[in-house]
Amino acid sequence: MEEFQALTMKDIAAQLGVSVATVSRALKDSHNISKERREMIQKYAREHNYYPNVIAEQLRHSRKKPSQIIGVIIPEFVHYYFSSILKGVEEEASRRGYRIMVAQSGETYEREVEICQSFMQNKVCGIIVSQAKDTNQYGHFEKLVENGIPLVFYDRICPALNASRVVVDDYQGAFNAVSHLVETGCRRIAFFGAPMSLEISQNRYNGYKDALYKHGLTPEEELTVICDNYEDARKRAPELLRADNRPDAFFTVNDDTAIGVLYSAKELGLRVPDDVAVCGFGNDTHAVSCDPMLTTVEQRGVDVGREAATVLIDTVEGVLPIDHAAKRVVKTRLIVRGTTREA
Amino acid sequence: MEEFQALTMKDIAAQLGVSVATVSRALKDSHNISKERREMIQKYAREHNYYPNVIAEQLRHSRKKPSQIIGVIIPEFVHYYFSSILKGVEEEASRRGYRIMVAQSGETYEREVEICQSFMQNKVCGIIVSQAKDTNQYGHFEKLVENGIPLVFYDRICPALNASRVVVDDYQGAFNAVSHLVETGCRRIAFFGAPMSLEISQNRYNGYKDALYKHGLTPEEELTVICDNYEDARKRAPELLRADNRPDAFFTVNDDTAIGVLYSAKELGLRVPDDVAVCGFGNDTHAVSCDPMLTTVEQRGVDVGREAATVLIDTVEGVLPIDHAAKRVVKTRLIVRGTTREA
DNA sequence: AACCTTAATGCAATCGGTTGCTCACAGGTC
DNA sequence: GACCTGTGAGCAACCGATTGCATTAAGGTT
Repeated sequence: MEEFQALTMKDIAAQLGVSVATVSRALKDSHNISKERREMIQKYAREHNYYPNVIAEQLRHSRKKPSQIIGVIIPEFVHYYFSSILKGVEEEASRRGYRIMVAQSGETYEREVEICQSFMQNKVCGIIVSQAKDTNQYGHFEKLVENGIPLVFYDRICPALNASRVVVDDYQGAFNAVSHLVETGCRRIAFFGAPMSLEISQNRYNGYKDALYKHGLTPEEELTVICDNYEDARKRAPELLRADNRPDAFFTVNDDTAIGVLYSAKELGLRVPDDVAVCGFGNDTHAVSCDPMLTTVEQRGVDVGREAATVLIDTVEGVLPIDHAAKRVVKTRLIVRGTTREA
Repeated sequence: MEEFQALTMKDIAAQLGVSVATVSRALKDSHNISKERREMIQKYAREHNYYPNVIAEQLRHSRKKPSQIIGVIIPEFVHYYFSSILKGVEEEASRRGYRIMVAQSGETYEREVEICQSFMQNKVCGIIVSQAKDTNQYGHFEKLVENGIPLVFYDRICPALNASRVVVDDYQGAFNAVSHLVETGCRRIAFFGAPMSLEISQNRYNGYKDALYKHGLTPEEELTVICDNYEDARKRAPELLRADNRPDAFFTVNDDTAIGVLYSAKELGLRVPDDVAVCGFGNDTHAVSCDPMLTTVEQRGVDVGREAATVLIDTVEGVLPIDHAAKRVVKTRLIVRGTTREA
């Protein structure tokens, strides 16, 4: 390997017989430098395609201004919602001249701590994170804040910390979805949710209940089930559907679960949506590949990501004060397809 | 904002009344430093949680050794295959102490060039890339190579460049899939593929043809169609299926297309797989959410990503010579589900 | 001709960490 | 007591770019 070395200001200075300082100023178009020299240096740089060493710039500025690299922690890349968020973050970051460094926590606390540490060492200007499921200590996050690294939570926020957060409108999304079910004739609506320890579960459950109340219905305990994935849905849904007073609709915490319910119903010979309606949450790509296509709440991951990046960059650049914990809510939208009835 | 400044070696040196050089050596456990001092310095560093400034380290070493940051260019994050690849890259990179910087080209040449430039400025140690669909000039890639930055292509490789590449075994995957169709009784098998300009299309088409020949069948021109997405499949499949001598099976370039075929067939009242069998390529999450679930070729994105990271890091670390263009092939696997017949 | 501006440039320190070289001193040898 | 050896530590240069300050020379003023 022929040791290649990038062109530096020193090289240009030596070639043109000027000082490094002059080169630096000329490239910054400083008026201290005479027009001829400026142009000559710029021309040389252009022709030999000089580009500045970001690392050196960053070191030089390390005491006064942050880097332009955002750290992003994602529980799991292969997941429609999370990859949408990443897309949104990347687009907004790129647009504003930032780069992103990403890592997967794989839902474990240890990895999350390591990643925070590593991001800090790599001098990211801030971190966008959805915490791992099993995280219940927050020292690693607090350390970041102490070190002046702004944090923005998305999806799974850290309630113990007064940090910025971007979430979707879970309450309203659930409320609208359940209202739609009631308004299209459903009366016994089951709720398949995630554990109530998560804030999003609480919010969606409240939206569900309030929608029922508003339409003069009452939530029934046996219709509220902790069930948040496909496999569990294939077990729990049939139990409910075989009962004499089976539910006539299901509202589920995500699309996978909804699809589990859908296929369970079909297997039992029930017609969807006439006998049983189903509504999911997320609007994953799955939602259009099942038969019939799924009615669901669009979660707008891209917007969540974009908003998270906006909040973070605004904080880094001082547009938002660092101690101001911004709370942004991204609106959801009900997408009606084939698993719910006509109005 | 109270200006926070991370603890540096200089601070430690000042506190303990030794020189910075001594601190540096003590933290590296150099035997030039007496045991007592070494331990005292290490203890202080630990207790005040000192961590080294990667930026400074990198600058210092810039002439002799590369950074530990890998640049990854992905056409589009929200895509099952690509996010799987990203997962694989991240896992392997993390395991070997590297971080990744990612960017989306959004399938445009201009973005791709900008990203390469930006990654170069950010001193990534190498780049893993699947080129954008409309890229047909390679100056930006060549410049990277000239600058000593190793390149590894995945999925859409750049045939004009003699760079390392990791691909899946498209030929064998197609061959196995089509063989399965024939062996379960299909005789007129349609091929829905991407434009033949892409290497993967060629390879899969060859696998398709050879599987037919091997079983004494001949490919028919009217059964070979350029069709590589859901919408097009909803248009082209019905045309074929309404004909008198309709195909009794479809092999498609990806799962979306397969699902388009599947639902077209169901809409026409045909039974899948008895009247028409369908086999996709990819094993996306969609493949298990359609009804019936899709028989498809597993593309193992995670393995592709992991392999790409391995090749890149081995090149960076000198395990592989920089001018050795590694060509790795990741095996595919046929996953038989409900859209093909029993043997 | 002495003095003052002003423009154009360079010097040198800095960011944080690394490392070759030098230096001081302790201990051992003859 | 003179000389050698080895250990432990510090000095200073370096990585590439930036920037406050000093320096130089040219031109203008009286």
